[in-house]
Amino acid sequence: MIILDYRDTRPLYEQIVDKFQTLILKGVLEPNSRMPSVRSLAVELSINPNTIQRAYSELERMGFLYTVKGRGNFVAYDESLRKVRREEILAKLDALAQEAREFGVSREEATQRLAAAYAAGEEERHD
Amino acid sequence: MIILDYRDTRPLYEQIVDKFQTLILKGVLEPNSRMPSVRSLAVELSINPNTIQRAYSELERMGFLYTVKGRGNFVAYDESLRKVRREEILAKLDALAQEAREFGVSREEATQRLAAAYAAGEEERHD
DNA sequence: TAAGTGTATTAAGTGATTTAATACAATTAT
DNA sequence: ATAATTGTATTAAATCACTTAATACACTTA
Repeated sequence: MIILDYRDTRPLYEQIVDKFQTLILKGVLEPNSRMPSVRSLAVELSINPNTIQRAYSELERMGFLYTVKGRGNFVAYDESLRKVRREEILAKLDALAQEAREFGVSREEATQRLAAAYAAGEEERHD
Repeated sequence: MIILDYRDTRPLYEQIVDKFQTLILKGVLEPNSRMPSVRSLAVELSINPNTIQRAYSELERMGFLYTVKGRGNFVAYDESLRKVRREEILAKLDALAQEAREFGVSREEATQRLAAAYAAGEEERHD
């Protein structure tokens, strides 16, 4: 479910946080479903349980999880989290547009590229 | 000319690399102009000369600088570097468009946002 | 000749990350 | 009840990248 990249300079716990964020926001992990236990995921990834614990604490702090002692960690999906991510993406788009403009990418080219990416995305799910 | 952010989690040498990359690509530092000496910049930023040396080595490896022993480091501006950056920006735009789409941002909204960012950028330089 | 340049080396310090070994409380399964 | 599994907390050590420090050497310029 999760694969760690040891060439990545980012810490392991941060990689884990990111992966689960995406899985939760995309709905791959359903709301209120149980997360892998700290120990089992540690075994699966061949890393220390403390590192998993740290990742889970972060996720809980951010509102992606809730914990029941003795039972486990559970997905705390909230539509507001998706909105937050959405806003982050739009903010990134603003910044990127600025940069593109500074480096000589015309609005027309940027728009065309955007449309192409969207078209490619829609192609993906034609099953 | 350069300001370090000690709250930033990224290493100092990396921050320095990024700042000079931008200054060079934007033409603030002219081609073949002399870079601050390793020692003088170290004093100016109150950090160790070795850290500056590391940043400069990176910049040289990437083709932003060239070195003349005993004389100094000089800006090696090459239009191809700007093209490389341009391609990186477009690649980022592709990825971001994909993500935006996955998170329910319509193509219309993304396009509109892009246009607004461009318009804002053009406002900036009305002097 | 002296001062300023880049470069190289060796050593030490620093701090975040990760591992390790336990222990304890709560819940679930047997 | 008892054992197993869960999250959580603590303390200690190991590891690693980053940074500093102190020199030294070769080359260029004033």
